[in-house]
Order: sequence, then C-alpha cells, then structure tokens
Amino acid sequence: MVVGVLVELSSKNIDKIFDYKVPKELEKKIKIGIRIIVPFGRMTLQGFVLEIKNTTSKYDLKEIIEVSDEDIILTDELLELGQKISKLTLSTLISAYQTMLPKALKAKKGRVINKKYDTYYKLKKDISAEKLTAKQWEIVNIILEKNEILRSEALKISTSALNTLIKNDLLKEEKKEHYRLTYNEKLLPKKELTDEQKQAVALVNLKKYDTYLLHGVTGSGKTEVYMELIEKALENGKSSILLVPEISLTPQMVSRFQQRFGSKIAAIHSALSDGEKYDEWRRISRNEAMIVIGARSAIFAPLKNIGVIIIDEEHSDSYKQSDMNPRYNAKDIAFIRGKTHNCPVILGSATPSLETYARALKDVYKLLSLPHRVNGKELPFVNIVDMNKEMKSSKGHFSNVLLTAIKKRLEKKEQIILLLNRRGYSSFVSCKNCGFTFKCPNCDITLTYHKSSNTLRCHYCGYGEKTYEICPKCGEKALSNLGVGTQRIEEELQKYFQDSKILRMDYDTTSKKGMHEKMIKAFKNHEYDILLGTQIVAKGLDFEDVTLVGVINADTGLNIPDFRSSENTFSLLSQVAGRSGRSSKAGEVIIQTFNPKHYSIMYTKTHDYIGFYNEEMQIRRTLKYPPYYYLVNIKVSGKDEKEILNEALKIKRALLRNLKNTIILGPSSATIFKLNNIYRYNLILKYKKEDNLLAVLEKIQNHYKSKVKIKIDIDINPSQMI
DNA sequence: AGCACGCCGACT
DNA sequence: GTCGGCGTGCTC
Repeated sequence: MVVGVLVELSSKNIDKIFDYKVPKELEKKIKIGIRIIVPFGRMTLQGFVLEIKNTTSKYDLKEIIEVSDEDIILTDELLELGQKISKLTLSTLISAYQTMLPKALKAKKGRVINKKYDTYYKLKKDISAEKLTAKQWEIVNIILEKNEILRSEALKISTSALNTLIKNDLLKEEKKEHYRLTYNEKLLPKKELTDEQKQAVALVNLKKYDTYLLHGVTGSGKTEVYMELIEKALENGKSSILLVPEISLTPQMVSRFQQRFGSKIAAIHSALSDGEKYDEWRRISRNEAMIVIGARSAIFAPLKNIGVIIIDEEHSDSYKQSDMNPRYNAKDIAFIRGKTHNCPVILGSATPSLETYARALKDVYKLLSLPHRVNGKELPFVNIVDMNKEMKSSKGHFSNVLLTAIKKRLEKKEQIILLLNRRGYSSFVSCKNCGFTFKCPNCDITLTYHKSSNTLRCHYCGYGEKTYEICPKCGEKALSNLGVGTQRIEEELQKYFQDSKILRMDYDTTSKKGMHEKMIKAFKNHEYDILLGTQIVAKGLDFEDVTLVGVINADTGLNIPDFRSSENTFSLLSQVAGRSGRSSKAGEVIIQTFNPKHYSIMYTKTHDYIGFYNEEMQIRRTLKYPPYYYLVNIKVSGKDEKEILNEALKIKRALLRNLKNTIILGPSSATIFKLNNIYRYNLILKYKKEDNLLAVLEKIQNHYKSKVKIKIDIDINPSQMI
C-alpha cells in the first residue's frame, strides 16, 4: 500500500503530495483524511493522508512511521473545501487545512494537547462489609449505589482507604473520556416572536441554498430570528453554524443560546483553552453538538448535515483573515458550504456592508427586514455636539451637553455607556480649530504623516505633499497630531463625578480570562454607573437601565487611511447608539464630533441607513471602489528598499501587460513602511471583470516563491488596506 | 523548515 | 592550496 501525503510545512515548494509506503501492520489504520507521521529529508513531520494507491512509484519510497488518528480529521467535504480555499486565496493547501483545524490538531510544537480521561472504579466482586474500615466502606457504598466512583471523589473521602482497596485487588479501574466544558441542561422557554420576526422566519426556505440579508435595526430581535431558524433546522435533524464577531461573542450571548439549546451548542471563542477548543471540535465531529457558535474559524466546524448558516453583524471586517495566509473571508466559505449542504446562508446586520446591501437591492440576496424594535419604542434620540464650538469654552474632552446629561442620569440612578473611539491610531494631521484633515485628491483617503520626510502621503496611490503649519481651511496655526487613551478619559471623568463608579473596559482590562464576563455582570448589577470603553462596548451588549450613550470622539475612525472609514464610522456609531433605551425607558445618544456636517455622522442622527448607503455609493462609484470594483492588494516586502521598489515596478509592468481591464495603483509605501528593517510597498488592483486574474497573480507569486530577499503577499478582496 | 551542494573570496 | 560565505535546490 502506498499513500499520498501532504506534509505540515507551509512552503510553496513543499505544498504537493509525497508518496510513502505503508508497513503491513499499519495498513488497517489508514484512511483518507487522517494524520500520520513521516520521515521527510532528515526531519520527522506530521502530514495528512490525501490519497491511497497501490501503484509502485519510480521513487524509492520511505515508510510511514506512525498513524496519529483513529477517526478521520479531514472529511471529504473539508478536503475539497481546502482545495478551493487554496486556489481562491493563492495560499498553500497545507495552510488552508491548518486554519480549518483547532490548534491541538496541528503539528506538535512543544506542548501536546490530548484527550482528557477520568478514572473510575468499580467492584471486582462482592465484598462483605465487616472486612472494611469505615472509610473503605464509605467508598464501596457509593459504588454499590451508583455502580462506580470517580477517582477524584474517592480521593476526597480517603486516599489511604482507596489505596488499600486497590492493593487488596477489590476494585477494577476504568477510564472514560471526558470533555473539559459542561453545559447546563436547564432550558428556558422561548420568547414569543413578533409578527415582523415571524414573517422574516417564514420567508426563509430551509430546503435550498440561497443567501438572505436580514436587515434589522438595533434591538429588533435578530437573535430571536436566528434561534427560530436554528430550531427549525434542528427539527429536521440538521445542524447549524452561527458566526459572530469575536468582540460580540460575549458570555451574555452564549448563555442565551445555551438556555435555549442546552448542550446541543458548542461555543468556540478565544477565551477557551486549546484543550477546550479541541474538545468542542470533537463534540461537533461526533454529532454530539449540533449548533456551533463562534468567530471566523467556526465556519470550518466539522458538522455533517448543515441546515442553516448564519453570519451575524455581517459587515464586520473580522470575518476576513487579513494578517496571515490563507487570507480568506468566512462569508465566502459560508457560501461554498451553503451550496454543498444545499442550505440557506443568512447575513444579519443593522448596518450591512455596502457590498451586501447592493446585492440585496439587485435581488442577488433576498432581503428580510426588521424595521422596528421589539419593545415597540422608537430608536433613541441622537444629539450631535459640535466640538469646534465646545473646545473654545472648555479644555477637556467633555462637552457641557454631555456632562449635563451624565449628571442627570447619575441622579436618576440610570446607567451610562461612553465610547472612546480609539481605532486607527496612525498619525494624521488635523486642525484643532476647525477639524480639517488632509485628504488625497485622487483617492479621498486621509493622508498619513511621515515624520522622517515631514510629508503627508497617500497609502493608496503614493501621492505626497509637504506638511503645512497653517490650516488651509481656517488659516489658524493649529495643526497637530491626534490621539487619546481610555485611562486619561477615565481620570478626567472621575474628576467631574467624584462619587460615580466608573468601569473601564478595553482590550487591556478584558484580556484576562473571565474578566469580560465579570465586568458585564457587575455593570448589570449596578455595581458601576458608567461603562467607559473602546469598540468592545459598542456591540451586542444588552443592559436594561442604560439610557444614555455618549461618544467622546466620533471622528478618529474617519481619519483612518481606508476607503471604508466612513462606512465603518457610520456602522460603529449606529451600533453604539443602539445600546441606549433597550427597555421601557427612553434612550438618548450624544455624539461629540469635530465634523458635525460629515454624512456618516448626519445619517446616524436620523438612523438613516438607506440615506447613508445612497450617498456613500456615489463616492464608491466615482472613485471606483467596491461594490463597483473589486480590489486586490499586493504587498511587496524585503530588506533592500531600492530593490523592493524596483521589483514592485516590475510587477506593475507585468500586470499591465497581462491584465487589460484592471486599474493598477502604486507602488505606494505601506502604512508601516519600515518594520523590523523590512520595507513594504503596496500595489492596488481595481477591476470589474478580469477572467485570467487568478492565473496571472499565481504566475507572479510562483516567480517569487523561491526568492529569499523579496516577499510577495497577495490579498484578494482585502478588508482593510493598511 | 533544514540541510547539502557548489561556486567564489581571504587566509591558518 | 583550504576554509567558509551564502545563493540554489531538494526533500517521497
């Protein structure tokens, strides 16, 4: 027997099948999709069995060393899915398989994660009570009652008594695999759906593949719709996947599903240990868990018979893996799996991405709407505060309007959420007096300040100009770099409201395991009055007594050098506004901004997604951005600045020669131009239809695959352009 | 990734 | 003459 093996080394040169002989005694254990250990060069590596054959090769084949699995790790579906991912993202097949699996199943580097076993004891024969000591009898009695005793339980009674029983050969030992996580089986009855929700559910055909956009305002009860669809799938004996952004995968959210579906759910999130993730993965592949809730990578859950795939907050850029290969988008994977399982894919959002909404309007996706909140209340009143005026009267970060509103809530014992928009810390120049920022005349992207050359540059096309001291708009000498932290805001806030209890929630304070959950509980219990934080407070949280949401600086997001910055700002502000007034009390939102006339902010005031969509679409059309054009980002990096630039230019020429319908921008220096002495240039491709694009890109990549001094990274449909 | 091979410069 | 720099290519 000969097997074709894909070895766990992610290098373009090794990403192909190598043949090995199978020793007679291992033949029974060989299946396609299991992992094995093989000699490779003078290394010993793990690999996947992709082929089984009998033909003797021309090579003098080596033999397999060991078989790692009993059960199949990569099912036929996942094997094929990996092929597609590898092709579509131009990454190695092995890297595709590796991202599909939990860490515990990847090649061992250091710590090995294994299944966990519990030890139990049973009786070997009948025992007469009088021969036992009191402690021994206590142990035996439990076995007589329950048929077995857990080792840890017996140890608690008496270590020596247990040891004596074992020594006297009275007990037989048994090991049972156990999962690290347990789920409560106490289920709560489901909520009655509103007519709107019922209608949305009714419009979904669970029997065939189609993509739906569930467009529902904040507080419209999208989650209830998800649960209903999942339950319907379950009634047909089918499983489901629910993807949420990591940030909104809160304990609050998981417990809602667990109260409805008990141990049928498997929740995969970053707070789980590798071992816990591994256990969840096995529960899924054994059909013990039918409902998978998780962030991006949960789209690869080894479910057999999928009935519905739901992507919540579909506009979130966290569904795109942009930091490493394969640079895939979980949405695309959802469509592929939806097709293979012939089941619907539901995209849910209050502020859909423009790409998605455009497709819904074209009837490529079916549109489902939830235009009203479940509590019957209007969306909260939004008050925009012009900080240009405020800054003249106060020197801190808080406007009088916001301070007064906070004071009012504190007196009424209602709660407050404050958002500090800290996204995009990269340096841009802004006028303190009028809020003016420099934009690229070609790309409409905020120019980034380069200290070394004292210039402002566009990271898309490379356009540059030197910095000014005087604001070209208002003529004041007030240009400066911007940026504030949560700690400073907390101190300032505490000075204004000395008796109030402030809970600071950001990446630093929630990274410890369980902290996020603790904080949410504490805030819910009114142990704090004000919740101050970054993005993390904007999404998915549901507190009844929050009646005021304040945004301290709405603008920082607008200045990120990315064509989606307006969209992201509108979406963030809408999300955070939705945290206010979720129960019977009316909610208010106060947004502080230096750009009160900016359309992302204006449309937040009226909760007008369609208005924002229409205006932003015009910009996208004139500047040739998605959804009108597709994008590809090619990163060229290496140590020799001149050489990198030269190669980037060479690539550009090659692209121009081979792609007739594509616009090519750059090479322009990346946001972090020099990192660890590596220089980085970007080429940006814009196209509507280009049939041989993948083939051309692959050729370029292959040309550089063996070069050590130059690295090429290709990101197709990038989520951000930094 | 790791290692051998091989082709040029500088030296016990 | 040899030692060792690293660029290139191979691993069933």
